Amino acid sequence: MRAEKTDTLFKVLADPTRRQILDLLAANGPLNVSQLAAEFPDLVTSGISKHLMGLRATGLVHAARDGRQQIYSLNAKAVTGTLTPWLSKYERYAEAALERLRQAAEEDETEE
Amino acid sequence: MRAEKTDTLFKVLADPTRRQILDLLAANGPLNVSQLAAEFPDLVTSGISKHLMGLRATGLVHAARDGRQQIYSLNAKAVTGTLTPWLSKYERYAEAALERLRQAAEEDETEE
DNA sequence: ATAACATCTTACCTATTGGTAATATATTAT
DNA sequence: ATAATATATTACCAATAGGTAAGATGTTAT
Repeated sequence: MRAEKTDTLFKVLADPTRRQILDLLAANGPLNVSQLAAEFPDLVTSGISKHLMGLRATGLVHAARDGRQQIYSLNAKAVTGTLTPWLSKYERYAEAALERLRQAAEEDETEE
Repeated sequence: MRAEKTDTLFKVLADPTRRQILDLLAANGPLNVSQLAAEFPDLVTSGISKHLMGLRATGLVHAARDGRQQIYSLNAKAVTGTLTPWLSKYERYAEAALERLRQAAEEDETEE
């Protein structure tokens, strides 16, 4: 089912390092592993590599070899394609809650 | 920093049971613990309770006592307030990527 | 007062996860 | 051919998380 995708997406997004990697790619465009690793001074490079493998496996990033470097780029659609519809349920609910408040205020205005 | 909220939100959303609880509240409105637990046949009630405590601690749900029952309701704003801005970065990126494709197609059309 | 019910808390176990260190592989430079 | 560089893989470890079972707490019914 579609829930499968949501599951793996949320799981991969649960880790702050992985989210920061995505944020870096979103902000700067494609980066190689060393450039990314430079942003995590208290993490060893192989650790970053492992996270990148996770991101690749779920299709959130794409890697292209350039000489001896791997250039990672963001696949934003893989994030939004699943998250946006999921979130819309809550957007709707929040909007409805706001509307209920408006109604209540109105009824309060006209008293009774 | 603001990252603190994002961190805890993504962490709590990482678990599928917790997400399903939120989904149930979004779809049905407020529910008590037994009603929620009924939706998870292969989970023991105290397990659900634990998840609910987690959701409460992060403000995603609110509990109100009614007799011997606790009525849980969704606080959708706690989800959208953090997730929507976070996601917008990726929406923008996806949109920009699409635009790049359009440009490329256009340049291809006029050849060169 | 006691029993039944609804929920929460605690102690405990197992599986998973994020991290490192060491090793392997691929590519470029000497 | 050999060394240096960039990244990936593997083996290992400690911390965390999700699950159950048992007991505690609060509320209504008898």
